Order: sequence, then C-alpha cells, then structure tokens
Amino acid sequence: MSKVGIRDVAKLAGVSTGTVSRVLNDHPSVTKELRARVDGIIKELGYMPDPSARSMRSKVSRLIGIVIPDLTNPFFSELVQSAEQAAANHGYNIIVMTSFDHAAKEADRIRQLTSRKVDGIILVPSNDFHTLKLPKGLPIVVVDRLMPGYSGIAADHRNGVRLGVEHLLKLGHRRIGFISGPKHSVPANDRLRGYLDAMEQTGGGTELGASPLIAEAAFDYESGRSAGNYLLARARNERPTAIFASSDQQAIGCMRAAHDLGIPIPAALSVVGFDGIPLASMTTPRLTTVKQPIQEVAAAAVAVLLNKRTAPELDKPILFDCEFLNGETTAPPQPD
Amino acid sequence: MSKVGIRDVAKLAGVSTGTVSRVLNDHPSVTKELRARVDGIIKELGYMPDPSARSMRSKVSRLIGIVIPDLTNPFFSELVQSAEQAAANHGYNIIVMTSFDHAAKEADRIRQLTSRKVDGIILVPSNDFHTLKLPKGLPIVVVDRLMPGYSGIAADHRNGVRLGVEHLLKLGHRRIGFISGPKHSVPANDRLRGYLDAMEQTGGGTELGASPLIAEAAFDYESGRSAGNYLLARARNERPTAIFASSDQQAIGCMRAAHDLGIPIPAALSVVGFDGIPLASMTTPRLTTVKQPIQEVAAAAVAVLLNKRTAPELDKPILFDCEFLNGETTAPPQPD
DNA sequence: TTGAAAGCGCTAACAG
DNA sequence: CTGTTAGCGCTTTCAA
Repeated sequence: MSKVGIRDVAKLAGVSTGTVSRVLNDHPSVTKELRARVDGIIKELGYMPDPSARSMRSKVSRLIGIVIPDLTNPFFSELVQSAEQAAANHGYNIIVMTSFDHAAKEADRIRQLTSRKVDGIILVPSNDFHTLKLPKGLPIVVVDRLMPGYSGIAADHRNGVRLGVEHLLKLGHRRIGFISGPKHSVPANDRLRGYLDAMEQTGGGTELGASPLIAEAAFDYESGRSAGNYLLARARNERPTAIFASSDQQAIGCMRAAHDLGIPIPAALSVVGFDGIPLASMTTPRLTTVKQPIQEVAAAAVAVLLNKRTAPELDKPILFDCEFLNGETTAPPQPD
Repeated sequence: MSKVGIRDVAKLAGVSTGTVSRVLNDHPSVTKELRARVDGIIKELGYMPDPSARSMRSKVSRLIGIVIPDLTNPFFSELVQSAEQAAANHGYNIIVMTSFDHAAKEADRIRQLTSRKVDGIILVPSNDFHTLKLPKGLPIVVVDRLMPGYSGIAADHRNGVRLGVEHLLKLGHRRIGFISGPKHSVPANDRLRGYLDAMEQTGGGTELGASPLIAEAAFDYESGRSAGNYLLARARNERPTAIFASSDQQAIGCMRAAHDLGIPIPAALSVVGFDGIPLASMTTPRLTTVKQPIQEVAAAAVAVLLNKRTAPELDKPILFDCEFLNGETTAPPQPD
C-alpha cells in the first residue's frame, strides 16, 4: 500500500484530478452524482489530501497560531482549549506558543508563525506589548489584553468588576479594598476603573486617611498574598471589611494572608476574585468570583479569523459580559 | 515588496537555487565563503523559506502533534508548555489537540494529525485507549499513561507514591488511607501499587476490619471530596490518621471534606497529594505532595521524536523520578 | 563543489 | 460542468 494520491482517486472514479479537487473543496459546479461517486472512492481508498501541497497552491494552511504569555495560567489554558475546539469545528488546527510575557520571545514566535504561513494569529500580548509591531498582511486578533489603538476581543472587565464590587456594597461593605493588576496592564486598568465606578457611585471614597484601599500587584498568588498583607495589617477600624482582587489567584493569596493574620473569612473579611477559573471552586471556603466568558471570547476570535477576508477590520473592541458567581467568601460586614 | 523567494536569493548571491537550498539545510558540501555570502543575502532580504513547499519535497514538516485529554488540567498544560519549549529549541512547533478522554475524538485527532503530516505525535491516551489502534509509520510516543504493550515515557509513579507514603509512615502513621484513581487507568494502578509497596513493607494492613482504607475515585476535586468523605465519616478510632491522594486535586477535595467534618489538618489528619501542580502551593495549609518531573518527561518525549529515524524503538518505558515536596499538611498522628 | 532540471501533490485558470 | 495543463517554492538527483 503505497501512498494514495489524488490521481489514484481520479483514475478509479474515471474523472480528472481537477474534478476530484473540486469535490475536495466543495466547489459548487460539480453534479451530485459525480460528487457522490468521487466521495465514495475517496472513502474507499482512505485518501487524505496532502496539506503541504494544498497550502502551497492555495495559500491557505488551515492553521491558526495562538500566542499567550503562559499556558500554566488556567485562564489561558482554557482560552487555548476553547480556541482549539472552535477551530477544529471548522477544520482548522492550532499551533500554540508561549511568550512568557517576554516581548522578544513574543516577537520571535510571531515571526515563526508568519513564516509558517498560518492563516491567522490569536494573540494575548505580553505586558510590554507596545514595543511590538505586528506584521502587516497577516490577520491578527488581539485577545484579553486589548491595546489602545488596536482592536480586539475581550471580556468586559470594567463592568465585571463593577458587578463584584456592587455585590459587596449591597452586603453593606464600605471599606472595600482593591488589589489591582500591574500598573501598565490594560485589563488591569479596566478592572481598576470598574472598582472606581462602583465606589464613586456610592459616594464613598477609596482612601481612608493615610491608609489607601488600593494595592498594586502582579496577578499571581504570591503577589496577592503580599497585597493582602499590606491591606490587612492595620488597626481593625482602618482595615477593609472586604477585598476585591483582580484575579482569582490574587484572591487566594489574599485569603492566605488573612488566614495568617487570624482574620476569618467571610466572618471578618469578605473576598471576591476575578476570572472564574476552576481553582476558584476548590478553595475552602469556595471563592466568590466574577467569571470571564472565556469560551465566547475564544470562539469569537476564531470566527473573526475565519471570516477575515470578508469581515471588515474590527473597528472597535468586541466585549463579552462577565458573570457573577456566588461562593462562600462574602458576608455582611461586622460592626466595628 | 512582493514575496522574496529562493530564486531572489540565488540571483542576488550569484548562485543557483540548489546552492541556496544546500545552505538552508546545512548541507556539508558548500564552501565556507559561499555559505557566508548566501547567509548574508538571506538576512539582507529577510528571506524565509516556505514551509509548505519545503515539507512537500522533503517530507519533513517540523511540526509535532500533541494529544491530551484535557488542557484545563494543570498537569497537562504544563506538559504541553514544556513540550513547546523543547520543540521550539529545535525549530519545531506544536499542534495541540484535546481528546476530552473520548476515544472517538482521540482517534479523530490522531487521524487529523496524520494527514497533517506531522513528524511525530506525543500522546497522553484517553482512558479507554485500548480501543485505539495507532497508525503505523508515524512515530508516536505515549506519555504519562503508559500502555501495556506500548512503550513510552512517564514519571515513576509507583516509586513516587512510595516516597509520599513512607513520609507518613516515618511520622508514625499506621492507618493511612488511599484515594486511588480510576480502576482501569494504568498510572492509577501504578500509584496504588506504590501505596501497597510502602504499606506491606511495614507489615501493616490496608484494611481495618469492615473499614477499608482504599477509596476509588476519578482524579478531580469533587471525586476526591467524595472519597474523603467516605474514608473519614466513621468513628475516630477507625478513621485514617493520614490520607494519600492520587492527585493534588483529589487531595484538595479531601481537605475540603475534612474541613466540613470538622477535622483539622494537619492536627487530626495528614494529607499528601500527587502531581506537584502549582495549585498545591496555593492551598491553606500548603499541600504536601509528590511532584512529577513533567518538564523532563516532555523534553524526553520531544527528543525521542526528533531522533526517531536513528533511535531504535523504545523497547521499555523510560521512567523519571518524582520528588517529595514538604508542605504544611502533614504532622505526627494524634494518640487515639 | 556547484548548476541544471525534474518533479513533490495539488489547485486554478483556461478550454471545451 | 468537466478535462487539461501550468505551475506553487522548494529539494534533490544527475552531470559537469
């Protein structure tokens, strides 16, 4: 059994290779009967077109690249998995690459993908993305960390955070601390804005004399823990009664900080996270959080890429709504 | 700036396309000077060979497929990330696919990869893998869940578990419960064997009258929680003083069960997990666990694939050692 | 050691 | 609607 090619199919079906090719590509101008016959032979022979030859002629690789900062981050791994599903539904496959939030590595990966002739790239930019210039002519859709000046697809972080903070306000909290993301991160700032939106709307302040309620931190566990320590290590009547963290991992770090300070959750401190990763439902107590619509974002990104020839450039970001997930880490505040 | 091809390079360098090709492929029979000149032009023009054309002629795609059950599982996402790194170091890229532990989907994915002409496949088989027949002629290396009759690469689960259980024995525990993995999973059975190894070696039993010390469960959080409940919901002097769980997620579920039963960890119950995923260090208290050498496994898998032409078939599994990671969830047993 | 030339397996004009 | 045919951009004999 040597390799079966398009010519074998053509010969056995008694047609030309051109016709077989047209059948393969769902070209409309093939009669039903012929199509059926050819399809039959194809199945019979177990013929599979050679993607290299195909893409060489047609300039279509049916390959999508996805570049993310860190696959170990559950948020991104879910994004990749969702994208893979969406792509597979359309006969596309995914090449994953990790940038480790390193601009140089990121640029290199994008170059690799370009030379691979992928049909499009889904990019979650590294934090110093601004140094990066995207290759022209290759469809790239920026996801999650939207860049000013670039359009893309993301969750509506700002509104999502507002949802979470409003939940705390409704419970009666007023001294609500906020653990923000890295200063220059776009989504971090969107989330901060959501917090400020909610706080201003109550007429409440976001500072408490010399004791600010906002702590900047990276998105990871350890940073959240430090930030939690910073916000909680003060006199009880100056201490926030609730904390909103910009990521679930931060929130979990913050819970650890509270635990170490002997502050019970949710009795003496309410905590809300952001992201809605599986991890959130594995803590004790279960973390209350705001879930990002990762699947929708991934599916939309793939869709945009697949329609790229027809679809106009995204002129404004596409945003999807977040969802509030009630857990066990919030309760009304204790009286001072 | 239209597309720059090999002919442009050849023309500018004053050589034939054949020579350029030889330079590209490090063919030894090119003089230093010529190689240097051509390399210069290549850089100058920013020429990148078209991978489709290349692979069509050479039958090498520089693409590796990786099929895993679930990218959302931190263990697998770390595996993929490590493989991506290792592959990138050799100019290879990775196509990821998720089988969702579904034999049919898995077979389909493997077929897709085959038709993509990937140079090799890294496969973490779904649990009903035995129904799957691997395509001959395409190098496949089975990873983590080794199959009887197939060779592959994995962590030494059995010894790893023994390490963890011995730690508990050394602390003085004798009634050590075990949460196993799914009955038909190969690594689950390896881990169980490790537990039995350690227990037998002390002359201790693995049952306690009508109260078995072993609970079967899937590898996830909820299953671990159920299993924990099962093992812990009994009279105190029949209850295990320590539990070894076959995965970190199970261990965390088990911790939740203990918490809900009012059993403090580690005071009244020691818990040890298995896997060493990042999650383990984010629990309160930090989970003591046994870490699998994921990076080494991934790197070895890639290496095997890249050397496949020269390297002989793996005739026996390659195993890498696990590492014990001390956390905060173990302590000597309380007197009954 | 290098050049010339023949395809790899397929798609897309162009005819018919 | 279908067949014919000319390449896509590269690698690789085969000569020189």
